[in-house]
Amino acid sequence: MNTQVRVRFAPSPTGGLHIGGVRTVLFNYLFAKKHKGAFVLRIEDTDQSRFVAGAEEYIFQCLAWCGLNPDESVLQPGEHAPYRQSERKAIYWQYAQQLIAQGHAYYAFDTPEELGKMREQHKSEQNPTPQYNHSLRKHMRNSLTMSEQEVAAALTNNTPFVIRLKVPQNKLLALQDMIRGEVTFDTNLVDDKVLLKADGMPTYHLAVVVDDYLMKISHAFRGEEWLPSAPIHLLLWEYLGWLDAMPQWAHLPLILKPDGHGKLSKRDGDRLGFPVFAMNWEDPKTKELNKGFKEIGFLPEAFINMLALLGWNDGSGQELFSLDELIQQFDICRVHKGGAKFDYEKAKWFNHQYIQKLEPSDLLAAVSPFIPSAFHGETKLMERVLPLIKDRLTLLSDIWEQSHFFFTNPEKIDTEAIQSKWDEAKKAFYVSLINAFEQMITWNEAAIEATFNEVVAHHGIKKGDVMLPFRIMLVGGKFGPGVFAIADLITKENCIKRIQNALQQL
RNA sequence: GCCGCGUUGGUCAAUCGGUUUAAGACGCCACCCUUUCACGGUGGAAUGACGGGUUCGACUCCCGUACGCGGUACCA
Repeated sequence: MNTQVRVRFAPSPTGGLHIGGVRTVLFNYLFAKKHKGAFVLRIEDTDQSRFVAGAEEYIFQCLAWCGLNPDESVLQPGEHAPYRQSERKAIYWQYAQQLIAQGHAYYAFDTPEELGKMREQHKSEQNPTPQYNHSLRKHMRNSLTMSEQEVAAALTNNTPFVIRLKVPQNKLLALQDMIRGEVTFDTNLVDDKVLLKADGMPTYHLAVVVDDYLMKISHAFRGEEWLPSAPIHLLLWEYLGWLDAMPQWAHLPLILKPDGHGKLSKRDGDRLGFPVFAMNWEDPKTKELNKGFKEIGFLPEAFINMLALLGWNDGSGQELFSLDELIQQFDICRVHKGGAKFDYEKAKWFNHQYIQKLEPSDLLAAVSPFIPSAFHGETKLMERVLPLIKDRLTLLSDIWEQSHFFFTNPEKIDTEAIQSKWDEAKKAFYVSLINAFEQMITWNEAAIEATFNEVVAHHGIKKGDVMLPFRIMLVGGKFGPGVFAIADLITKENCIKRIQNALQQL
């Protein structure tokens, strides 16, 4: 029995890190931390044909951004190194041999073409995808149907082969799932899965069992899509003689697309306009760029909080949790069975909440990557601007849209909105306003409004009629915080300049 | 096709057989606040797939049906 809690996340480095993956990491991480255990990151790179340059480094970067760093990994090897499966090739071979010796696995020499032919031949309406199973294996080229000599000869001739699991007949297998309870499978319905591929690499099935055992994994969490292959793993744990050490399983529900059904894919993100990867991912081959939550303006804490609540809650109604609170409250048994549709609106709400909670200095730091570099020197001004526009930020990247007019004169002003009610009286008002502003010694919000009021009174004009044009002159349109606060921050000179500018255009 | 897993409002969801006329949040709508737009506040519409059981009592347990999803690769 494993006494120490050890969990693992085992991504295959083939592309961007999907939010479903991040949530699996998160649940692993929370469980490990809650039980003072270890969180292991194992790289599942057994399919060389799918190798993607940079994908492994990218995964580490994503985890670091999320604040979910592993305790053991290729970067921080523990006593169970190596942590890359491609480097553990010899280990799998050894266990595959053991299985063969025990009669629980066999060599199969069928070529891909022969396999295709078999499937074609046995295909029917009742059985559209024939499986290499207990009955069909009798008709294939494998060490069960060949003589010992034939097998030996094939092996010495370097005939390509795979090693398959010999799945027993008429057995009922039961899996105790921490989320779903007991799940049972009939072995007659499971096929003789390939354990070791022709290139000598293990498939997921062999690798996951061997590594979970060797790395002393106590609890194994993975996506629901793995549930159908659980009987293979159960069989392997039994045949390898490790049943006592088998981890406790939990199959996590899927994250579904917001519209329709089915699991969320990066296509949905493109289609509906939101990211599905934690960080930007550019495919080195296709050069296709997929947006990440980080780059689109999410705070990692908000991102994590949002994911934690997708399929889990503590029953109290609380929605905002710090990482420490999540560790404290997390309970894998309270994870839902059913999949959850991803809701980008709710995700943004979380981000808005977290932005509001940020300390001014942290907000400034968080927002700076989204400010044009030409304005990076203006931190003093930005410090004064931030409190004014903070509550209008949903994404960190909203910053410039909400604040550019504090730093630079509006390029275009919405003259149309003014034009319809424009007349000589108003024009005269603004000319006086400029004069009055020029006389001002102390320039601050209250003083500006007082002066504004005086000129309004003098002209016998309605304040409401000149407020909106004033705003548009200063910021370019019908948006932004209080006009007098804006006038204050942009300085007297700029304020006057902008009014003059607008007057010329009207 | 077969196997597995699911199914409370548009979405996330509470309820673990009875203090529920089924919480709360997002979104939506209305109003208030705001001489802009947001934020905020108040209120509102909106939910147990269907059919059978079991039980004094079912959203909650069981069975069936429907629907959805996942799997069915020398991919993970």
